[in-house]
Amino acid sequence: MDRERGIPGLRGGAGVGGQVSSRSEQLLFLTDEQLRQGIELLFFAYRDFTSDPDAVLADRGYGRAHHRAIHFVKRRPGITVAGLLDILGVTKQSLNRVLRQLVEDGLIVQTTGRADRRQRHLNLTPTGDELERSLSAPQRERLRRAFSEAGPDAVAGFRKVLERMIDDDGRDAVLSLVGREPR
Amino acid sequence: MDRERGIPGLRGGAGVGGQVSSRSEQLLFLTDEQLRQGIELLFFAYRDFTSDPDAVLADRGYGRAHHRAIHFVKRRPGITVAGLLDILGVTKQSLNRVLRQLVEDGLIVQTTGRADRRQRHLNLTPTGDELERSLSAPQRERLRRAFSEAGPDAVAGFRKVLERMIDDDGRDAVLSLVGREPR
DNA sequence: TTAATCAGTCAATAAGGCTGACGTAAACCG
DNA sequence: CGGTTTACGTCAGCCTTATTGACTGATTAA
Repeated sequence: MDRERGIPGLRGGAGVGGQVSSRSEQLLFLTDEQLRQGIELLFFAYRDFTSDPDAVLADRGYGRAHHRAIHFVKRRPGITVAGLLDILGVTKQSLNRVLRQLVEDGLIVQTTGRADRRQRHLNLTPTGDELERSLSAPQRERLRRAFSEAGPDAVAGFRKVLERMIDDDGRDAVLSLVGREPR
Repeated sequence: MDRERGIPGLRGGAGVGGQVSSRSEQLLFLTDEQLRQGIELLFFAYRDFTSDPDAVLADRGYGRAHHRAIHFVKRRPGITVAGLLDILGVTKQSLNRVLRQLVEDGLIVQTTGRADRRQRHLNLTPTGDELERSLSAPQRERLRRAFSEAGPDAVAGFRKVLERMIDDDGRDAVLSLVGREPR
């Protein structure tokens, strides 16, 4: 399952060239054209970024929904179904179908909550952990290369912009989850 | 609502000691935890980013597929169907369904190629251009705010990392399309 | 005891991908 | 010229992931 590479027949656009950081050029920096470039860069980078695990998933008959569930169960071991629902922002019917498969396939275990027995706490089995690793490995490798080629300052900027792109009213929660200090 | 921290004190980008970007610090910078934070930041930022136009689209009974088609027709006026197919990386059946709707609804016009009469050149009508603007406006506004809050250097880093995340064998084509100078 | 919450399920619907098979017009080429 | 390839369009069928709405069962909270 992969997307075609390359865009044949497209000649270069009017390049804008180097990086700008002088005071007077700050305004110029935010032209519609600059913003549009950002939009497209995001589109293509994210597309390639998500194509990595898709191949792994396809082999096992899973989709991105499974990936997301596995990722956040790995990230927050013992998370409840409602908690996962909250993070993923999908309906419980959608999540449930995915979860059921993963439980049946022995990748996730559900344990009844001790304090609140209505809850089901989710955890990865060793097999689930293994799949998680094989899903995230290519993404981590892609990021590792991009980060190391771009350099630490670029990475700091990358994160800073991404953080500011998140909805105001969800940012702190996300940053806590991610493990960054909310401002 | 709060748990493990990331690696503390890593806010400024280059680690504890100022602007150094020595080899040893670069390695420290790229722990699995750091990479995982990057993965999640991307996930959440992109999710919010794409949620903007979704509301606009839903009103008109369109989906993201329509958005992508409109975006790239706007970007490359007169693009052929095959060219669009290449950029989007979908099958022609998928694209065609979307394109047919947009043509029927008067947002896109197809004109037979003059040099090659097999080709159909795609262009936005004024109505189509209007929709494109209302789709991209919230995204541009989100980016504009994020960029201006993060500052020019952060933006430069943001773009640098995104560029390096794109597949090697598609990067130059993408950067040409986007309007950046391929390195 | 009653109400609210958490989890799970059934059913129907939709968007948007996919493959495969065809058809037509036009261009390319030996 | 005639055969092959290209560009576009379309029919039919399938799959995954998402939606809404209605409902059950267990458990907790008021």
